[in-house]
Amino acid sequence: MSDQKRLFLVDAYALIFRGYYAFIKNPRINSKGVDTSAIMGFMNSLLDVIKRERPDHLAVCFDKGGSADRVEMFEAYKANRDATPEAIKIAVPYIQDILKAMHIPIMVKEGFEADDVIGTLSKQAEKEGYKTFMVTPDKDFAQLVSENIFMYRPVFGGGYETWGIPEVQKKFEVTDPLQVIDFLGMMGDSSDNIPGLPGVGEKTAKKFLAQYGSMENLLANTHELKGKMKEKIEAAKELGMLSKKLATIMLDVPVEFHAENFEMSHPDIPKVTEIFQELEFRRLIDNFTKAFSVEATAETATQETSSEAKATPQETKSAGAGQFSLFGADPSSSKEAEPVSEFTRKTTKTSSHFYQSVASGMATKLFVKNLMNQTSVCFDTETTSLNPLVAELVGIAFSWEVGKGFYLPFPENREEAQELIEQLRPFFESENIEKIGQNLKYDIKVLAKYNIDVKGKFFDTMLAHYLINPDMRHSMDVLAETYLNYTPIPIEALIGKKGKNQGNMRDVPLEKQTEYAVEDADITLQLKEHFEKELGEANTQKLFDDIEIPLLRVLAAMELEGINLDKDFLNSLSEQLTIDIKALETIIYTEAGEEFNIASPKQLGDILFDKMKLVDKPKKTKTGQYATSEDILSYLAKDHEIIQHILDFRGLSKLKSTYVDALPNQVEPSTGRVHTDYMQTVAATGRLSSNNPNLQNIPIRTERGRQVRKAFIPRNEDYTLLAADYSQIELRIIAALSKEETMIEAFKNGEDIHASTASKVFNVPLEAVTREQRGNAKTVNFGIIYGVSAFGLSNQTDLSRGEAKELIDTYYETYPKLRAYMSELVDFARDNGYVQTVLGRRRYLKDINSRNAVVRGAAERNAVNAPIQGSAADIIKIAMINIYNKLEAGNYKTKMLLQVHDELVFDVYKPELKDMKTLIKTEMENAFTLDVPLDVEVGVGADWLEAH
DNA sequence: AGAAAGGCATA
DNA sequence: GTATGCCTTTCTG
Repeated sequence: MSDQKRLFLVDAYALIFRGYYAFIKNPRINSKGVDTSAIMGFMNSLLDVIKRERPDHLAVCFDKGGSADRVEMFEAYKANRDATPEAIKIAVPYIQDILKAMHIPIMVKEGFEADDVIGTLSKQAEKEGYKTFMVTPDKDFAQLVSENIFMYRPVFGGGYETWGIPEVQKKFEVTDPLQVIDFLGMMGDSSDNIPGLPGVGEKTAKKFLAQYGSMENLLANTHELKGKMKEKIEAAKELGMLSKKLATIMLDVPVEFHAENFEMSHPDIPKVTEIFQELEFRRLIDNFTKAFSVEATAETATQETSSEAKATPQETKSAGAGQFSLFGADPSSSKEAEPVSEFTRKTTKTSSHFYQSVASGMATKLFVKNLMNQTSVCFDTETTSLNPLVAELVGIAFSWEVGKGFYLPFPENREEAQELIEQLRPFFESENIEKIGQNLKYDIKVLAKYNIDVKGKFFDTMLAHYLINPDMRHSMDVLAETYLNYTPIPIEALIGKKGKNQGNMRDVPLEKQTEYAVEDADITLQLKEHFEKELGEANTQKLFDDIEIPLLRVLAAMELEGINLDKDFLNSLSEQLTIDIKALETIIYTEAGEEFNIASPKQLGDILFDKMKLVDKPKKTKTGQYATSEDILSYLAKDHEIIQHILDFRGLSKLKSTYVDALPNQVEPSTGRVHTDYMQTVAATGRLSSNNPNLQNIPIRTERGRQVRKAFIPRNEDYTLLAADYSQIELRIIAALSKEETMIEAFKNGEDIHASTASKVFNVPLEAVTREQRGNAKTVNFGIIYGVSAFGLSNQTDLSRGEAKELIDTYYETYPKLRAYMSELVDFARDNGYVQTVLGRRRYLKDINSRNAVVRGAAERNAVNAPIQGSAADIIKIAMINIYNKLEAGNYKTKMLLQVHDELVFDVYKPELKDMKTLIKTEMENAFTLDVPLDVEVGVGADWLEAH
C-alpha cells in the first residue's frame, strides 16, 4: 500500500487563516513592524506536512476571484465574512513567492474556489491510481472522501488526523461521505454563509440524516414532521435545496492532473533562505532544511489509515476533546491561540536535562555553598496561591546552567519553612549575585512575607519582552514557544483545570514538582540569554535598566503596603444606595407599565423601543440589539421622564456593584487593607494598569460617585493622605515636543491653558472668555491628544459638525507647529513602523500603511497618542523610582500607595508632612526636563477625596 | 463554568 | 477619537 503514489493537495487559505488565528493573541511582528503571523503559521504547517509525510506529489491551491457560480446562486454567499485581516492580505504574495522558490506548484483557477480545484484534481488523480490527501481543517471536504481520497486535518494541540471513509461515517453519522453535503446543507455554515434550514443545527441535522438519508428525501416527507419544525421547514424547501447546492464542491473545474507537474523537486535553497531572512524567520530556516533533508524518516499517513480504521494516536487524543471536534478546529470559528506545529516543538520529554531535588539537610548545605559561588542565578518560587499575600512556599527552583537545575521543597510547617529560607537568605540578599526570573515582582512579594529582601541585580524576562515587543503577551508559555520552540509542562497537568476543584501545588508528588519548577527556571534562564542580546538595540536597554527593573521593586512595595479602607462608611453608602435604587425601580416599572430587568440592555431596549416606541428608528448595536448606551439615552432624556430615571438607576447600580459593595470584599483579611496588583506589561503605551481591584478607576466625576473616595483613608491617626497630581502633563508634553511656542509660553506663564486656548481660537481677551468657550477649548485640547475628528468633537460638545470642524481648523491655525508635529509622527510611523516616547519606548504600528482607511486612521491616531501617553507614563515612572529611593534612604515612615497615571497617593506620617510636600513635588516636577515646566498640585486630607 | 456582549468607571 | 478593568446579562458547551 505504501508503494502507491501519493498526492498532497494543500488548501492554502484555510491554512493561512488557521495560522493567523493561531497567533492572534500574540501576533508575530518583525522589526519592520510587519505582521508575519499568517505567513509563519502557513509555512509551519506546510513544512510540517512535508517533513512528516515526504509526499512525492504536492500542490498548493488558492482561490481566485471567488466563485462566480455560487454568488449567482445566492448573492449573500460568503458576504458576511469579516474583511480579510491585513496580515493575511500581505501574506499571500509572500507565500506564493516562497512556494515558487521551493518549486512547489501553485494551483489557481480564476473564478473557482480552492475547494473546487482540490475536488476536481483529487478525483482525476484517483482515476490514475493515486492516493490523495487533502490538507485542510475545513470539514466541507469530508464529502470528497473515498477509498483513495483522504482528509489530512491539523488538529488542536498539534498533530494530524487522517479521515478516510470510516472516520467520516463516524464523525458525521452518515453511511456515505456524499451525505456530508446534505448535512452541511441542513445545518448551514455561518462562515460560508450557507443559510441551512431554519431551526436545524448539528444535532437535528444528524437526526434527519439517520431518518431520511438526504435533503431531497427529507423535503419530500415533511408531512411526517410536527409542530413548529414542520412549518419552518416546509416554508424553507427552496432554501434547503439552495443550501445543498452551495455546500457542494464542484468537480468539473477546467484543470488537469498531470503527475509530472506535481512532482516534488529540489527547492531553490538560497532563495527561500533569503525570503525567510527578510521576514526574520530564524527558526523556520531550520525547519525548512530539515523538511527537505533526505535523512529524516517519515511516518506516513497511509500507515495510519489502515482499512480497519483503528483509532490512531491522534484520534485518541482528539476524542477526549469532545466527540465532535469539527467545529473546534475550524479556523474561522477558532479564536484560541493554538500552536500550529506543536509537534515540532521540544518538550521536557524530548530535551535532555538534569533536574534534581535537594531534600536532605546535608544536601541543602552543599547546595547553598554551590549557589553562593554563582554570579547569576535564575529562580522561581512554587506556592500555594497566586495571591502572594497568602501564598506559602512549596518549593524554590534554581538554575544557572541551561538544561540543569535544582529544586528545594519546603516543609508545610511555617517555622521549619522559615528555617530553610534562612539558609537561603545569604543568596537572596547578596548584592553580588544577579537574580533572574519571570515576573520577579511576584517572587519578591512572596519572599517578603518570609522577611527576605531580595537584592542584587535583577533580570526579569517578562519585562524584557514587554520592551522588545509590547503588543505580544508575555506569559512564560508563550515566550518559550516563540523563542525556544519549547512547550513547557502545563500547570493543569499538575493541579488540574482552573476552577473550584483546582488542586494545590502542595499535593503534587515531589518528582513532578521538581520537573515542573526546575523546567520553569531553566526556560527562564534560556529566555534571558535570548533577550539580553535583543535589549541591546536602541534605548531599550536603558529603559530596562533605569526604568522597568527599578520600578518592579517600587511596585512590589506599594502592593505589599496596600491602602486602608473604611468599610463601615462603604456599608452605610450601600444601604442608602439600595433604598434609592429600589425607589427608582418602582418609578421605572410604573412608567414602563410592567416589571423587567432594567440592568439587561436587551430587555430594556425591547421595552423602550418595541413597547413604548420612544423613537422612530432606534439605533442598533452590531449584534442587532437596540443600543441603550449612555450617550444614546442622554439624547432622549429631555423628552421622556423614564430615560433620566434609567440613567440614574444605571449610575447608582454601577456605583454599588463595582465599588461600594465590591471593595470591602477585596480587603485582605491578613492585613486589613486593599492590595491592588499593578500590571507592568499589559498597556501597549507603557502605562501601568491596576487590577484586583482596579484602583485606577475610582469615581470622581459625579458627586455621588466621588463619595467612594472618602472610604480610602490613612492607616491610623498618625498618618494623613497626600495626593500629588501632574497638571496637564500630556498637553505639556505635546507642546514641548512640537515646540509650539504659543502654547509653551502659556505654560511658562502659568496661565490657565484652556482659557488661554479659548482666548486665542475665539479671538477674545483672556478676561472675556466665557465658560462655554473655555469648555469647548478644553474639549479640543484633550481631543488633540487622541486625534480628534470633527464628528467626535461635535458629539462631545454643543457644536454642530460644521462648527466643530471650524473650531479644529482655527485651533490648528493658532497652533501650527502642533499640527506639523502630528503629521511628523505619522510620517515617522510610516517609514519606521513604530513611534516612540521621550525615553525611546517603542510602539509598533503594523496597520500604519494599511489600504483600509478605517484601519489606517486608527493606526494614525495611535501614532499621535502613543508617544504622548507613553511619555507621560515614562515620566511618572521616573518620579516613582526617585521618590521611593529617597523615602528608603531617608528612613521615612511615609509610604507611596497608589499610582493613577498622572497622580501618586501617599500615606504620610504626620511629622514628615512638611518634608514630604516638598520632596514629592520636587521629585515629580524634576523627573524629566522638557521645554515646558512640569507642574504638580499637592493636596492633603483625612481621605482620598479631601486630599484632592 | 466560561465566553461574549453591552455598558461604564478612570486618566 | 487614546489607554485600561470589571460589572451584569445572556449564550453556549
